Amino acid sequence: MGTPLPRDPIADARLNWERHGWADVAAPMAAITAIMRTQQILLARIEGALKPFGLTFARYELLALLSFARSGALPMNKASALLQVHPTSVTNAVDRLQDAGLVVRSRHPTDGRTTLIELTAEGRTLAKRATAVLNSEVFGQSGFDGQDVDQLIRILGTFRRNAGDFTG
Amino acid sequence: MGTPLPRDPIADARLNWERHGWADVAAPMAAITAIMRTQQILLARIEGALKPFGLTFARYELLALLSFARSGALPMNKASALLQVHPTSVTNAVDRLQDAGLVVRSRHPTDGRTTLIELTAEGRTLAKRATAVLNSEVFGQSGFDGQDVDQLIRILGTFRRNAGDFTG
DNA sequence: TCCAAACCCTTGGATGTCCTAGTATATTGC
DNA sequence: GCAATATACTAGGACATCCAAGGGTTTGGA
Repeated sequence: MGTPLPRDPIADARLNWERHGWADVAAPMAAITAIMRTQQILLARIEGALKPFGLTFARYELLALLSFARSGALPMNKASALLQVHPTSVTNAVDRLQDAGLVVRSRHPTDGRTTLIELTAEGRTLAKRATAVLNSEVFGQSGFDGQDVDQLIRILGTFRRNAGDFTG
Repeated sequence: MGTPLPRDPIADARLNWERHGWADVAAPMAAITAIMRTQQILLARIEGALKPFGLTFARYELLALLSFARSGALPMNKASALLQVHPTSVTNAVDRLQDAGLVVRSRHPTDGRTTLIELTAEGRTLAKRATAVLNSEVFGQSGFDGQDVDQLIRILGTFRRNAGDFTG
């Protein structure tokens, strides 16, 4: 977004919280704000890596999910549940992926309410190439050291479980 | 978005990565995906807490920032830099806050290019009340224990510094 | 002095997310 | 068997974010 700031704005916010008598929640406020900002940075990196493929992160996630399904097809409601996004967001992503020729909609054989999303050959190829780039340009250069990665997975895994994402 | 899943979808994605020969980046992939999902959960909680005030998180952040400025006013480009969002996002937020009577635009005394955003009395009051609710309903019940909060602040602080957010 | 480069904000366009219906299809219960 | 309820997807609307481009203001070098 521009030049680095001379001071950490989140650390400053934390000081402001402490000065205003909210010291008891200043630390979690800072942690949560840092998560919001980190997500923003990571999303920008991911979108940048995917741009050459004409993909956004939302569309890539759907492609990747389909590429791991044995049949290369999933019901939309299943995709919505696994990606943990609103059904309308899946509809939106499928519309665009279908326009790009990367997936096709098909009817469910036994349930007339359900629509299946199926990867095309082109979609499968693109998913593979996009994943390779993400792995090398983003995940392979995350900037987190090994121990911190483990800490994040543990801390955020507990959080997500407590938030009701999954029971396992 | 509905019922909890029987398995952690991010742990499954990690297994898929390992099975496909990308074991070297499977852990950071999982950590980054977990950050994306955690941000989504936290944002939903925050938006829920702010809804009764007619505020979104973006608008709240701007109100809070102004409330900590001594004069209660800031140039738009300064707000953009401190909140680390695009200038157009600030324009958008100010438009809506101004319509709601919570801030006003005014001309900079010496630089004709610059627009100042100033908190109204109503805006200052609302910021205070909204902060109280966020503190008690979100930050005070984050679900992170004290040590994990410290870990997050440390890990994400390092990340943000390396990403060029600040130099301090 | 004066014009080009830099800076500031806004408008318009593309995306994505959620919410609130609304339509169609399944399932359940009486 | 049929009506009531549940489920699946989509359409339309509100917001937020970014990028690209445009018009006004300042600054700085020739």
